[in-house]
Amino acid sequence: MRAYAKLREKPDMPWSLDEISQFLDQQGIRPSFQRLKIFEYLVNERTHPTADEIYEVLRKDIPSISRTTVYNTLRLFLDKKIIQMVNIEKNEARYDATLSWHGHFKCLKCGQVYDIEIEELKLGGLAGYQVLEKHLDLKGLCPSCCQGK
Amino acid sequence: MRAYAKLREKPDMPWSLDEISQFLDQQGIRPSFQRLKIFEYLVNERTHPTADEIYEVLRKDIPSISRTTVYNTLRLFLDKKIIQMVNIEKNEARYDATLSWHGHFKCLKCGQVYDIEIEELKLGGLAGYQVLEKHLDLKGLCPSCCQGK
DNA sequence: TCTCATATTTGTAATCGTTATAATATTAAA
DNA sequence: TTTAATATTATAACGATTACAAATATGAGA
Repeated sequence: MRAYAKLREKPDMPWSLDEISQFLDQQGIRPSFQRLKIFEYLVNERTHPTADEIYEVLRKDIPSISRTTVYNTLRLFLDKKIIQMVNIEKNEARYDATLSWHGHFKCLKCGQVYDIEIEELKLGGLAGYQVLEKHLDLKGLCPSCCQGK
Repeated sequence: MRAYAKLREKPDMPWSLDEISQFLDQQGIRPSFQRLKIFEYLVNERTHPTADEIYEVLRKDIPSISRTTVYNTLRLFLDKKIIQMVNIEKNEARYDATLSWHGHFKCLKCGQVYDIEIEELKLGGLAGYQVLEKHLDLKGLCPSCCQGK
């Protein structure tokens, strides 16, 4: 996984459309308007949205956009390995433009998905296995939802 | 999570139907034949089967069994917290009668799901969160499928 | 044992997220 | 400009799961 965000001058600033366009080009993805906007949403919001959430948000800007385009584009981004899929919840694929190794926490009350920092992970008995993907998914109550529980 | 297996005299021996019957009773689950056989399959095979795999296997013994019964029973077992759901693969819920903390590895070639020992896990920034569930899911190639790759 | 209430099982239809398909529109190349 | 390749769109199809309602089995009390 490439932590491409770190190559940027100001990693925490929102990506401009120009920057996204260049980036997609570099990755061999033709930067159509729909693709730009979908990547923009993922990389600048970082809320781990579902395909349908992306569709509903982008519909305001691009009334003609179709669900299929969103799904197609997300699959393209996955194939090109510039985003990852988050399967913390059954029957609800989410998408994440952060590729560096981190975990996810889903609040069972408010439904929000948070990034979790993994300081150390030691696994046993993996000799002979070739690990290509790692996912750490937590569920529970987030700080705001714990309040006065 | 109760590691009930460890309470047994010989933890590695297969569970008898009598023993399963007693166990379900203790958990407030009436031990019908279908429930006995579904739990028997989960606890003695430990292959992390899907609902459909359980259905297809049990159909040989119980030709009248329906998919709905398998789904209902698995949901009951989940509610009573005597099994856990494994969502390592999208659109493919698997079920596991081992409740002690461990990870899962799915081989992308043969499809088998293995248990992985977690020696240490240290997370950061979880202050204020109440963690109720943890899942560690890996994908890659298992030793047999790596051979002479 | 019989009866009744309750729990369980079953088959079918419905649901929901996602994918397949095919027509249309857009872009790039000749 | 013409043509070919690519991208987008709407619709239909798919597959895993759930909802529903009827049928069956079970257990407690008379």
